[in-house]
Amino acid sequence: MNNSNILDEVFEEFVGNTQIFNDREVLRHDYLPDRLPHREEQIKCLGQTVAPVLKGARCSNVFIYGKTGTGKTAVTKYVLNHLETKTKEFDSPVKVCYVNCRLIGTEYRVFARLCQSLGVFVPFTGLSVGEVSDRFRTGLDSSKILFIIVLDEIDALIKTRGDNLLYELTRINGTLYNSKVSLVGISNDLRLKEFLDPRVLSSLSEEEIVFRPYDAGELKNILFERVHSAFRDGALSNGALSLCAALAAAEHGDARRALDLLRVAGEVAERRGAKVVVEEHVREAEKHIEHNRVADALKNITLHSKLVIVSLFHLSRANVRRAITGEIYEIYSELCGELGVTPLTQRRVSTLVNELDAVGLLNAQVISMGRYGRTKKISLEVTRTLIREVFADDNRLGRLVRCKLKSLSRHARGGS
DNA sequence: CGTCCACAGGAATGACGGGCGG
DNA sequence: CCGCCCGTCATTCCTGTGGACG
Repeated sequence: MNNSNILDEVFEEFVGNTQIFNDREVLRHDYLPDRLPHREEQIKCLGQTVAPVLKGARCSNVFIYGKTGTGKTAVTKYVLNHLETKTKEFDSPVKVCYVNCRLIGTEYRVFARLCQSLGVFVPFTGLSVGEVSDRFRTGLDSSKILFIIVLDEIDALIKTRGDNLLYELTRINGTLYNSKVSLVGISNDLRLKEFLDPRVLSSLSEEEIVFRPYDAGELKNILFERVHSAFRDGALSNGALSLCAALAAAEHGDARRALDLLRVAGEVAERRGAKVVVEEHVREAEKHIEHNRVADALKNITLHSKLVIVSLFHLSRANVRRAITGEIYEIYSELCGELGVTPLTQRRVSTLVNELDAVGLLNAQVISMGRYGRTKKISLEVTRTLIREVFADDNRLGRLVRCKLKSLSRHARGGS
C-alpha cells in the first residue's frame, strides 16, 4: 500500500466521522438552551421574585436548592439574562453578578470578584478582607444600582469558610444609601440550612425555590430538545437516548450526567466509525467517563496524597482490604524514605485521607476496635490496574508502585 | 463497670510566597 | 524598602471517645 492510499483511508474515515454530530457543543452542560423543559414553575417563581427591580425596588433574597444537574444554575442564568435585557429596555439601574463560590474559593476572592464587576479595582491579594469589603461597599453605594448577587455552589464556601461572608452580605443593605443588594444563593446540599446562622438563614431565604431531581421521562425530554441540533438526522437511536436518560435518572436525576453520557456516547460511536449511536456506545461511554474522572483526580492531587494512595495500593496487594490509619502511615513513611522526602505528620496524613475520601478515591470510616483503640478503616476505591496505569508515566511513582516494601512483610500474613 | 487503646479531629501557631500601600 | 496582610500547607498540642477486655 503506498502513502497516498493510507492518507485516503485516514481522510475517508474522518469524513465518515462527521456522520454523527452536527454540533456537539449543544450537549455540553454549560450550554444554555433557550428552552428549559420541566422547569417552567421555577422559572416563573424566580422571575416573579426578581421582577420588582424593573420598577426600581429591591427584590427579595432567594435561596435555591437541589441536587447537581437539576437545572438550578441554568434556570438562574436564564432568568437573569432575560432580566438584564429587560432592564436595558426600561433603563433601570440593575446589575447582576454571578459568582461560583466553589471556583472562587475564598471570602476575599468573592469580594474581589464583586468589586471587579462594579469596575472597582482590587489586587488579587495583599489587602485585608475588611479593606476589600469596604471598597466594595463604597463602590457599590456610589454606583447607585440594584445589585443582584448570585452565589452559586454556596455550600462549598460555607463548609470550608463558615458563613461570615453571607452574614456581611445580608446586612450590607443597612449601610447603603444609594444602592441595594439582593442575594440569590444556590446550594447543592439541602442540609446547608443546618450550618447557617439562623439570622443569615432567615434573611437569605425570604424566598425559597426547590429543584427536584428529574425522572427518566423528563430527562429524555431534555435530551430530546437538544438532539436535533446536536446530532445529524438518524444518527441517534431511540434506545441510546432512553438509556442515557435511564442511567442518569437512576443516579440522581442528574441532567448534566445524561448530557455527558450522550455526548461521549456520540464520540465513541464516531471513533468506531459507526453511523448510528446505539446502547452499546452508551455503556462504553459510562465506563469511559468514570475512567477519566478517576484518572484526572489521581493526577491532580499532591505528591503526598499520591503516596497515601500508593500505600493503600501496596496494602491492598498484600490482601489488606481495609487498612487502618497506623498501617497506612507506616507504609507511607517508608515510601517517603524511598523517595528521600521527609514524611508529613500522622495528623496531616489523617486529613489528607479525609480529603481523598471526599473526592472518592478512597473510603474512610471511623470505627472503634474497643480495647484496641479507635481509628479509621480505609479502603481503596480505585482499581490497582488504574493506579499502575496512571502512575506509570511518573518516574518516581512508577518505581514505588513496582517495588517491594520491607514493612509490608509483617502485614502480609495478617490479612482481613 | 471502669479502663485504656489508637487514634479522631479541633485550635493555635508558624513558615512561606505573593502582593499591597506608603 | 518596610511593615502588613493574604491564602495555603503543615506542625504541635490538645481533648475526646466507642467499645472489647479484664
